[in-house]
Amino acid sequence: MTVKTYTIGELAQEFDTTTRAIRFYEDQGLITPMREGQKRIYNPSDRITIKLIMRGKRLGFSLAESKELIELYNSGNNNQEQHSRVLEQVRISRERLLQQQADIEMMLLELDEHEARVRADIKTTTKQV
Amino acid sequence: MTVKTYTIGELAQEFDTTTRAIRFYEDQGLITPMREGQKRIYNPSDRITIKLIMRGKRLGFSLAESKELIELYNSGNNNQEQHSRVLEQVRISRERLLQQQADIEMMLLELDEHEARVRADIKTTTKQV
DNA sequence: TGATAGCTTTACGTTAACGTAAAGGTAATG
DNA sequence: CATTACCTTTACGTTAACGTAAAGCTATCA
Repeated sequence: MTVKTYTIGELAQEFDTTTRAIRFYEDQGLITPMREGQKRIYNPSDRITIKLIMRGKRLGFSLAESKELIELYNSGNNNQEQHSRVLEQVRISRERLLQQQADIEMMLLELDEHEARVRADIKTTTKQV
Repeated sequence: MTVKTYTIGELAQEFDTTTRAIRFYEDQGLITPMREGQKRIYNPSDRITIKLIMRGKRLGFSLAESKELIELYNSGNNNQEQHSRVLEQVRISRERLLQQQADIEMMLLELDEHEARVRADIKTTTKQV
């Protein structure tokens, strides 16, 4: 069985983005789709990469940062020095994510509190009427 | 006792940013410090706002989005329509944060897996030597 | 066969979030 | 009293991440 492929329009729709954006990611060296004539053909691996890009965007990662992470995963990591560089990268990424986790939990708590205040306020104002 | 105040330089240092950035936030209507002569004087409330801005940035919020959230918290929310608008805002913000939480957990898992692979690779390569 | 849909490249435009430089005010300090 | 350390305003510059034409190729469908 041959591998599933996608057109640029399909992927743009799936990830709720534009063909322009996807071509831009190619421009920036994040994906390198095959060609069928002059049309771009994307394989499942390209699709995953776009998925990672989108997830990165939701977390405020720049394209350059997402690119680094993607290359990290795709690296056949050879020698000793490569290894420690990769491990260091992993450490840094992890720390950032943990900080974000903490930030999110704070914000969620604050949202809860604020909602409670608003709901309490609703009660009193409706009682007044 | 009088309220604690801060200079722009102090706050820039505390939040590891620049005076230029802080003035820019004022420009965008996120803070409105007092003046002592022509110098800006920041109070604890201004400081909190900057803290919220920085946290927002870590989570990929634009200044406009942070501004909305900050105004949300500072709103004396009056009538019925205001209330439902606020509650809707809270709902949307919460959903976004929950999505981010999910994204982060996925990334953390992937980082764990990748680190494990790299460490396993180190073992085999060092054994070979 | 002509129109429609979807693809292509090229290229200039746009927005956010500051950076950077210039030119000047003010308060403390040696 | 001159230098140093901060502060001020004004204003042009910069980068990321696309948006938005414009102009053209290609397959399919009525």
